[in-house]
Amino acid sequence: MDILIPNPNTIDTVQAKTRQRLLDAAGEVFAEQGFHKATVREICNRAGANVAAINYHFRDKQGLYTSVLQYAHQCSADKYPPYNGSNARVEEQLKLFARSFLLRIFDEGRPAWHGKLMSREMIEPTTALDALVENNIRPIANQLESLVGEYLGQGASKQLIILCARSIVAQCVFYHHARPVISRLYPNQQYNLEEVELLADHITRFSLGALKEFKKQLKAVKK
Amino acid sequence: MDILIPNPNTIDTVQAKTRQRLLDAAGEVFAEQGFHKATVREICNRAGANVAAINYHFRDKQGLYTSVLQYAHQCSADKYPPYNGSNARVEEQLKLFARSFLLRIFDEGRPAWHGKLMSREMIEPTTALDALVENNIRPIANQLESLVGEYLGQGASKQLIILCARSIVAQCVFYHHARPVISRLYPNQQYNLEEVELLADHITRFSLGALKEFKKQLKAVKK
DNA sequence: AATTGTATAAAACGGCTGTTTTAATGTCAA
DNA sequence: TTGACATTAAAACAGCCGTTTTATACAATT
Repeated sequence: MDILIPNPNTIDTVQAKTRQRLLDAAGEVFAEQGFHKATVREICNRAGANVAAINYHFRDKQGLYTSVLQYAHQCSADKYPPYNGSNARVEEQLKLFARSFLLRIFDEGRPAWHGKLMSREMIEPTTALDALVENNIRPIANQLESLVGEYLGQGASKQLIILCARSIVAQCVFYHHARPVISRLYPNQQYNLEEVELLADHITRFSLGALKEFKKQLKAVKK
Repeated sequence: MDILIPNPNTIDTVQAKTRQRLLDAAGEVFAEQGFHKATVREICNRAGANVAAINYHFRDKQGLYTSVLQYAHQCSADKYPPYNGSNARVEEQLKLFARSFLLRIFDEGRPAWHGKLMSREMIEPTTALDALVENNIRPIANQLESLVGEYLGQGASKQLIILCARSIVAQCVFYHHARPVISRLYPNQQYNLEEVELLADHITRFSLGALKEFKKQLKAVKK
């Protein structure tokens, strides 16, 4: 057996990054295999860590998964902030919202875990989903709802606002969750940046058209 | 035991009974738990069969899953034949389309397996998906697109029609694929027949409002 | 220099999994 | 009845799983 004498310059970094390497490796494996099929041994193997590392750093496999889910969401949110146009007009903000959503979905890099992990949560929700919804998704939902509410004006009921917000989000996530079907129905469908721009534009126009009509009806009722 | 049907091949009948119970039980469990979390012991338990029954009738767990997928597809196709409201107005047909879609999604019975199993195919597509898209999904997509095209009129490009059709379908399937998140965001959300009616009504109004706006813009361009 | 706390390593532990083996049961044909 | 065959049942198997235990090495503190 070799007893490697570690370089004192790298000891701190190696130790400090074991947790991080586990998160990265687990993100890969969980996204590829799903929670139950993924094994702690494979995760530790890819991370170059001992089998006990997961239990030491994350209590258990479930704890690791929860952390990975939040980590992936954080990566995604960091790379694609919801939007930064709080001063812009509602129409502009809606388009920023859609584009940000689509960019997240079409990303091929590390945040791609986020999409796959979320899809798996939709099919087999774990306890990790509860925290994710409260900490990450609800703020975004509230943001969109207040945006829709602002556009529709005072006459709009809370229920109508919620339904419209859902209709908007639905168009965005559709391209993620139905991608295998879309690819088969329309083989020419591209997934590049230009396409994101085109889709964001359509979703915005479609949704604003719908909202405009609702607003008109609300005005008619008011009179 | 009564044998009402004078089938001379009683061996096959008895075999088919256990086989059938296994398919039903496995459909439940696979849909609830997913392939890996589901255990053959629980399936056999629900089916009132011995643990070895799966290996006897379906070779192994994977063979059972494949059979369940085909069986669930058959059930869904039987219960929800392709709708035909070709005589109604476009607005009415759109609402019929949305309601039909939502009813399938909110179905708690046997066809619910189909939806959940389909969701798994979205994450890890198998060869079964190709046939499913061509035989079942493409006809529905074409139907909706011709509906949208009819409403928008001659000026609408093929691309615009496709995008609008997707926006409509997206709103329907959203309630299927994002249900775990919706349930957590809005715990009061119901999933009964009245709710289906309400949602179908909203989706129709939202989409028609959007289409109306597109139509108006198309007219303006034409002038 | 001794102690404490943190991080990693190797090995083993129960437990559960899918599957197989072996035996028993029931059914039909000769 | 007898023999052959299909099906069910009980038990055991081998393997993998997540987790724990135990021991060691290192860093910082006293």
